Amino acid sequence: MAAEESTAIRRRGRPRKSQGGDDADPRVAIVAAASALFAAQGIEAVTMAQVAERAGLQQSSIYYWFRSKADVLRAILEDVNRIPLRIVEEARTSGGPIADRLHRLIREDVLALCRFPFDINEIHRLAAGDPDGFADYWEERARLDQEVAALVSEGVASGALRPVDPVLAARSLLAADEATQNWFRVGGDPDYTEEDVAAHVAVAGVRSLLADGVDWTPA
Amino acid sequence: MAAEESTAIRRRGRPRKSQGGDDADPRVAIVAAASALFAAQGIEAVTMAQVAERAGLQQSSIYYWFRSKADVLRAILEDVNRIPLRIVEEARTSGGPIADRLHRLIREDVLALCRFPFDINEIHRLAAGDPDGFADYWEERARLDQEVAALVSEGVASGALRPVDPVLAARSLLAADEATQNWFRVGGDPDYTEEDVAAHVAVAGVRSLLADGVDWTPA
DNA sequence: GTCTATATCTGGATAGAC
DNA sequence: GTCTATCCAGATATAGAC
Repeated sequence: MAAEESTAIRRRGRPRKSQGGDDADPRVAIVAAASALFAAQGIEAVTMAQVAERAGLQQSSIYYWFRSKADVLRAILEDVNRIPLRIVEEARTSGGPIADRLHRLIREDVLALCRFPFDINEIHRLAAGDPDGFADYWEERARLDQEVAALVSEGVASGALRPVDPVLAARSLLAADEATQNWFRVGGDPDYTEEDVAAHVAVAGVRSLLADGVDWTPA
Repeated sequence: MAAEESTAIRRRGRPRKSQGGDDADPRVAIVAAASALFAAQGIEAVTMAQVAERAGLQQSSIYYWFRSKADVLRAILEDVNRIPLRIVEEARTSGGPIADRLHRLIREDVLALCRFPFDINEIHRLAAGDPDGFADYWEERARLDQEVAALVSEGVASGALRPVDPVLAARSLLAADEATQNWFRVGGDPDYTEEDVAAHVAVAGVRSLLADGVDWTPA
């Protein structure tokens, strides 16, 4: 994107007025600043001026690195969007009883989402309003659904899980994970740690699908 | 709020340019218009001009009936916010096995939320940004949590439910309901009806909490 | 490369005529 | 009561100096 300095010490351009962010790659600083602010206030509520201030730049300087606010958001989503997918794929390909794999999947997904610096629901709304600009996002999300559904399907076929609709069950599980993230972020209830919540949701998720008469307790 | 016309036929004020909304109480028309638009586009994305147009008024005329956009939102929340609470209270006071009552509660809550004309998550964000203005909202929401927790608590005490933390379990259940609403609204997946979804979530919710060895199927 | 300055646009809210 | 006209604030994005 931006020009790269080979090895010279001298910086290009007018010196910064004040550096609040890391003096490193401004692109990185901008993304970091935007992440934190988006997380704290919601994406739409954050102005480019705020992002700039936190990144140690003037407002307009951001436009040297990114062409728009949506462009900044896309850069962030690129980094973090693949985490749940990676978790699911791990659960899909690993061995062992379905219930254990499902349990691990939900637990890790909730934990990952809780650490995720955004309100996923807000992202969904923004992405829904600009389907073309977020085509990658939607594609990955669809794959996430499919992977989980496949896992549930496997469990139903093996008799470990009761005969639910795999697609419906998968979406419900993922929705529950996202919902957990949301109220955990908003409420910030200090009585429960992320681990408490993740553990509860994971056990509840598995047991909600377990076949009758199957005995299971978390490994 | 606004002056009431006793029985006279004559209307006050300058005639409307064009009436798109019901000719009834403009307050009602405004609320209805705002509800529909908020639901379709998200609250923050809707402008007062849009609301006015749909209500058959000019943009500024809204300010005769409401003092601000947030005021319109509050008027809407007043009407709909009590529905889940009513459902929960019914489940609390009615008789029968806990599992059945819980099942009915979740099912009806999901159905109510799916018909709810808003993204609850967006409301939470807005309300979080203006805690004073939405004090009533938060209070009712807290009561909702407490009621469900009390129901779970009763089930745990009676041995029908496994020994979960009632508060954590209650929040998880409600979060799942809200999450369901969200993806149902956004995704609009035509493969499943509201009833399909509500039925699945309700059964899953109950089974996720059922004590070991307890046999239960939906009534 | 980053700055200052500013164009442009949008949306909430007000003033006063009718 | 509703209108027209307008103010005002805040935000994105651009132009051009340094």
